[in-house]
Amino acid sequence: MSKIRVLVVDDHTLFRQGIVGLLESQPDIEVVGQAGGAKDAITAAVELSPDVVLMDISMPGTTGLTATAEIKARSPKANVLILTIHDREDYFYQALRAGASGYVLKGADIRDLLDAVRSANRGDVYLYPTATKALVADYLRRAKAGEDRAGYDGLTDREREILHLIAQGKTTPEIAVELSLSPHTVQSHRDHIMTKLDLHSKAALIKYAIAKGLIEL
Amino acid sequence: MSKIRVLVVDDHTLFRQGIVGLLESQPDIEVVGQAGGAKDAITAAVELSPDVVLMDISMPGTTGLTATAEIKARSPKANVLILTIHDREDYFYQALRAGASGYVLKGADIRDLLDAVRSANRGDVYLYPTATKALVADYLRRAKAGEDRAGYDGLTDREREILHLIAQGKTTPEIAVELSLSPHTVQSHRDHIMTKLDLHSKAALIKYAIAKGLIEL
DNA sequence: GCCCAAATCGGTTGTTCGCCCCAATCGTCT
DNA sequence: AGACGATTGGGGCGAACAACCGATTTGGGC
Repeated sequence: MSKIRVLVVDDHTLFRQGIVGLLESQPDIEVVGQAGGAKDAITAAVELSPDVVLMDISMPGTTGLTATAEIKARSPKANVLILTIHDREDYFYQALRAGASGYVLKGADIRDLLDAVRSANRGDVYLYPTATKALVADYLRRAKAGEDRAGYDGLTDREREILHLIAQGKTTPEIAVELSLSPHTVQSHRDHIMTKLDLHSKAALIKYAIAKGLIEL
Repeated sequence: MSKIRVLVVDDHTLFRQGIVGLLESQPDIEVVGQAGGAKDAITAAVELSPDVVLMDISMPGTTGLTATAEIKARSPKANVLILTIHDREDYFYQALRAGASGYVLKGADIRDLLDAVRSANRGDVYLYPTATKALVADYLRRAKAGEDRAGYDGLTDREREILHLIAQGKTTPEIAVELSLSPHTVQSHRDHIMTKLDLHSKAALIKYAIAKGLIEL
């Protein structure tokens, strides 16, 4: 069983060396490189192809987030673990989007850090509790937003059909051709729809349709 | 420091008693009740007001998920931890939506279960690795869909401003009044917008604006 | 100084919208 | 049998839209 090859990136030399010492004391972990800046980190990651990159987020010049994105682009099999003092949601989300495999606070216990390194090596994602809560809350917020589907406020089948076509951007005569109807009939349906929904413009109809999930972007 | 009051719900008596034994052996955890069915679980949760409910997801009759939702509705301060053999994404998402504070597999280590119970008691969310990965993947999928923001395909500031107002459903003369411009000017901007975006109707403009996140529902 | 893009203002033409009016047919429910 | 809603069809009118034409002014870059 080969050791987990780790690259440690942090501009604070003392802190970095402390981390390296802690990691080296583990039988299953091997520190294969260190970097004190974002540029060094990228070249080191490409050359050494480590299993896990421990990345500080706040570094002078190029930030750890862009370095993370760069590393994931050039060396996708490297799992980047963000190690930071910032317990901030926006940083955390940025880290996820940059392709990070985890987010650990510097205030965390060493056991958590080791767990995170091993998780990252397995391809799993390690998140600290606040981040997990934020992510779940975000999911629930989005799930709730998507729940207000259905319930077309008393529209008939034909009216929903017409509304669907209107919302696609089709004009009244176009719809008339498509449904083999007189334009007057389509017009009539449209009038009914707008009366029922208390909407008074095509714009409002389209927004309504999108809000109800009738059409996609 | 008072102990963490736990209610254990599982229809498999032997397994349930095993879990109870393991929990009772912890100095900071106290099992205050057990239930072998969803109905019993709900009444027990209301009566005992435990800190944490360990809930099996697959039970005959009313499922653990509906029981979870019911408990969260009637006794919101109880943190429900789903304990199941099913490593299935859909169950996991359903559990989140039902208000669960965590999701632990029965195949997990006892240390993980204890961590989860303590996390739930703190109000944190505990997820097993697969679930975390799924949640992150879901977030990234949604984030990517929403990323096509900005990059308004070469629109000028003024044009974006006009587009924003159009997408709100305002008519050309209304916009002219609002910006103290001639209707002809607004018309001209609108023409430019439609030419640049290769869109040919108000409907298309609104859908474009929504897709780009310019306006909300 | 010249060029170009942006922003402003103006007009014309045909189409579509939004809102009224109306009526005939059909099915369901009472 | 009568009432009601859904669907279909029709006319008219003023406003807005969509597409084209033109123009001037302003500001920045080469």
